[in-house]
Amino acid sequence: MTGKSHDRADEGDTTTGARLASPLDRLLGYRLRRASMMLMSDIVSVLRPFNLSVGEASLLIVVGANPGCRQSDVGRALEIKRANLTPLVGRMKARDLITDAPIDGRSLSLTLTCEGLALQSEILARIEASDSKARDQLNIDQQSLLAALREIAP
Amino acid sequence: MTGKSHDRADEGDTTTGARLASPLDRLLGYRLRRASMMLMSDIVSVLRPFNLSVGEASLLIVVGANPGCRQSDVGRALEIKRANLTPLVGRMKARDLITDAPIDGRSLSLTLTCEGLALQSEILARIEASDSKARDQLNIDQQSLLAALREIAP
DNA sequence: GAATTATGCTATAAGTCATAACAGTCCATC
DNA sequence: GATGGACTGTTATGACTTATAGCATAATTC
Repeated sequence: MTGKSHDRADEGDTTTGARLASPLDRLLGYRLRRASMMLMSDIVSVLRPFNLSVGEASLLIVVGANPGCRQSDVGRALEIKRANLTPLVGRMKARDLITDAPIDGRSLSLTLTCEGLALQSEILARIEASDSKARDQLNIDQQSLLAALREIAP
Repeated sequence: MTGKSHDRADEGDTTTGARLASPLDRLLGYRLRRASMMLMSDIVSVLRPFNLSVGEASLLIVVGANPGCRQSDVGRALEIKRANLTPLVGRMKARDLITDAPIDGRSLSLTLTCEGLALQSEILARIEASDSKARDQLNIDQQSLLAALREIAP
């Protein structure tokens, strides 16, 4: 046999190969997607040591900013469907980061535990730091950029 | 039993519920992701009648702009891993939209068929139209916006 | 010519997201 | 105060995307 274990030189290096023409490069949607994926992968790295997914972190952050909020409202705010929110909340409860209490017979109110609040502050600070770093490297007015993006997706 | 079949009033309306505070709204990464998802869902709608996924359409567009290009270069250009590109190309070959030919013993060259070229022009035009529509509704200089996004993700 | 690298392929696993259906609860209206 | 409709949470499931590991072959480099 030739190589035995790792491929090791799989993708990852952008060194080799011809540069191809791509009509996609001129599209706002494509550039948004690439830029989004770039920042998002930074956030994934920030979150990995805490064993949190992006969805879980979003949940912690929104619940932390809205103690006692309804689970259904969190779902709407984050555009996460009820069916997918349930296991997300379940995992955070299992880690004692979130507690829930019934509001009425059907609605649940969510609140961070002490531990959850500490974690939320920690990751929010790191995420904001990572985000600022990306924003500061742009030579465009950050406020008008954010406003423009808000026009696309309110 | 009460309701029998459709939930019908599941998510989809943003009417009800309290508006929650979200620290995420100030993050560039989060706004980029939302804006990206918004435009991307338009593109998915454009592509649905043609029975094409976003990945498949990207493949057609890049191969159409680079007849005879190497499959490996396409993968790098679109940041699609080899292992995932294979079935993508396979489906396009099965629909007679793409043909391949060996360059050397390992590399493949990809080219659109007549039918593939016609389809590529069609969807590229529609995607560009949808993209322009989104861009024109922004009150920010489109060129500096694209340049800024390119700074984030070259 | 031997080791390394490149390319394509297969199989598989993980993660995200959407849909359907169900059960319990609230509410408005009659 | 009963009843039908709407809201909420839950479960189960399937589709789709992406990542990883390994294999086979061919090119490259020394």
